[in-house]
Amino acid sequence: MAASIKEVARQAGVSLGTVSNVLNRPDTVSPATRQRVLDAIDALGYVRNDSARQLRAGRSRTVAIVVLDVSNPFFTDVVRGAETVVERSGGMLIVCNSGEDPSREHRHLDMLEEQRVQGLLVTPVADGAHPRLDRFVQRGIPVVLVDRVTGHPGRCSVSVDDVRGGRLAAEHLLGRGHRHLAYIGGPFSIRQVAERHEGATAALAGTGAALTVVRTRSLSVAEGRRGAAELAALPASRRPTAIFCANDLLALGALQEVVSCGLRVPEEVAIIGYDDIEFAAAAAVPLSSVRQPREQLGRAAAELLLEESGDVPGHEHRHVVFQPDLVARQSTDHRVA
Amino acid sequence: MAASIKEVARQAGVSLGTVSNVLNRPDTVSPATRQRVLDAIDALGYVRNDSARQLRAGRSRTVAIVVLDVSNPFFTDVVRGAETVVERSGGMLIVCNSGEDPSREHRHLDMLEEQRVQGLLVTPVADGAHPRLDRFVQRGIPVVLVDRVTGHPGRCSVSVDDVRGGRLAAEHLLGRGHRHLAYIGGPFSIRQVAERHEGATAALAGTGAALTVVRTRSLSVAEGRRGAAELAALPASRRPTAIFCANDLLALGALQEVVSCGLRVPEEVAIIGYDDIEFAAAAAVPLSSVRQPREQLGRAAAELLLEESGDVPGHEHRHVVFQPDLVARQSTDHRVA
DNA sequence: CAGCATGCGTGAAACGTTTCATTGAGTGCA
DNA sequence: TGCACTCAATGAAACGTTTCACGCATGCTG
Repeated sequence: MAASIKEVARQAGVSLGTVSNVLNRPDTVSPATRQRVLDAIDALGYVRNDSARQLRAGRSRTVAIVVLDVSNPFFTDVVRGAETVVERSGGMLIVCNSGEDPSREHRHLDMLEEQRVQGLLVTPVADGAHPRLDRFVQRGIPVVLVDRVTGHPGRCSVSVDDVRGGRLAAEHLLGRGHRHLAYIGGPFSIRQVAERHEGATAALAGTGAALTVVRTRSLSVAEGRRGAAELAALPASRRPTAIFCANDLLALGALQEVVSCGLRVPEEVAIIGYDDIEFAAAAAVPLSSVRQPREQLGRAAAELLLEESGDVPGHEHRHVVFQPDLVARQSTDHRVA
Repeated sequence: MAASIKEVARQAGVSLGTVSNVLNRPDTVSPATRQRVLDAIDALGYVRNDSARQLRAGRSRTVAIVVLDVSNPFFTDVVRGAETVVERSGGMLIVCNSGEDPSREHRHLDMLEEQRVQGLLVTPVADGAHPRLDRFVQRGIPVVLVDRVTGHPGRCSVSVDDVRGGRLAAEHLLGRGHRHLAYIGGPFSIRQVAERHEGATAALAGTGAALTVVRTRSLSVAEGRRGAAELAALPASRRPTAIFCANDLLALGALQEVVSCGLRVPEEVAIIGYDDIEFAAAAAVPLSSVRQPREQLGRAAAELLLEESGDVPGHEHRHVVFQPDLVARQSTDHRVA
């Protein structure tokens, strides 16, 4: 059914090696023979068998990316960025979804190792995966961490500076004259939640402004609503005038709750989120946010990977840290006295 | 660097075939030898080479899905559904993104054909891809169309009945007492846009109710805003009291515009979208919508594929059509007199 | 015209599996 | 004791490429 190089050779009346030459080094074959071979390929509908190719070559042209959640816009953008780079280099990107489940991550890594992928972009579910990743590196398969920085010397990483992002958000609010801020976020075991909070705290240091922290159980719209309800229930004198949410989902929930409590945004309460998801701009009151260069993150990760996997001799493992941007919209567009 | 079966055999002092038996038919090997082999595998850090395996077997255990847009929630959910099924069967799902670009789609198909994937789930960019897909089928690689129905007899397909969805939405509005509806959507060259409209028209037939159609250039929030602005500008007597949008992005835009024009939702204008994206429920006014069983779509597609690729003798190509559900929320929660 | 480079094409080896016919050793039975 | 069997393990062949050392003409140089 599937024609092989051998049948092409027979059909064209040449040797097997010649067909291979036509495929891989066409200029070493005389035009006449080349044409004969190409015709045979066409006639038989021959398609290269990549397994055989890889087996012979010892490595493949596919790069894998293992993400925590395929349906999270953060990762889909990272994937898109990585994709562009990998495809430009003639390779292919395999997307795997760990769904934050360590055992699924483990299974994926097993399969990818069996496939002898050219390289691996990964956001590990937990630090427990690192010994596993070391095996890839020992095998000569480069690994680039995405959105994770670790002291691991053996790999490159790309990430965004979340402390900086938290500071940006808080400074933006301070600049609008706010003296009492709130931070809605949680659980603090999530690095991003903790670091964004840390950045905000740093921005406040020495300004005399206050920060009320409302902890949430997750980063969802519903929890944002709940958190904001707590704040809205406070008497006006003790109520923060600005809310910084650990992500946009929380912020959208907070926005909805605040508005439905009859408070005006941004006049009575300013709100800023984080991530700049597509709907931030489309909210009832367009939402200010902190934008991460997501696609760029993916591109950078893939570039580091290709650089490392190409036999550039002096590859130094690098840790690329991107800086987030503040996107000011209507939800914080008000100066307090 | 990468240990092969041969070295494992040497280390364990057995033949090459025995190692293979330990891996594939452990019960045919005596416990003592088996243990010796497993120890050797551990000691050498041996990992199967999937290329060699596939080459020998003639086929792989990977299924590919080619989607129009990885960052579209519709497809991410479909992917998740397909993933569960494929992984449960011990396989792996490769996600490829055509980005609605026929040439990228073509390149992906080429690579997947070279990889001899076990099967293909695909939402073709254009009908032009069909001859290309036929080649897969001829090769014995089953193809299942996702969210596309065609008269093509050679493949299975899964899709959602968009005409039905359009009818559901319109009937819902009629049931609330509306007599003048609007449909915002476009371009009509997109099948879904046309079919949802068709369903709405069908629902209105014979009721005497009117339908104003506002065509948009795309299915974005901005276009939704623009479309709604057109309607809001009409004098109250000629203005529709309910808007059905071809998707939720349009609906969210419309909602925002309508509210900012000072009209109350749902009292003065009801709005319903389509797709039930995550943010529909989180909008300023929670948005009614039509939900498609997206994950189920992916699961069904993968199941059809596996069924066809397993050598079940009497496989009949099937076209599974799912029915959408109406999700009523606040944006349509008002009866007109 | 001898000698040699050049261009084109050949054929065999190797990549790492799986499979299968075969061998060899042990076991129970007549 | 000898025979038929079973159970383990073996070794070679095959999957489809790529690569590489090698022939064989042909034409050029001196």
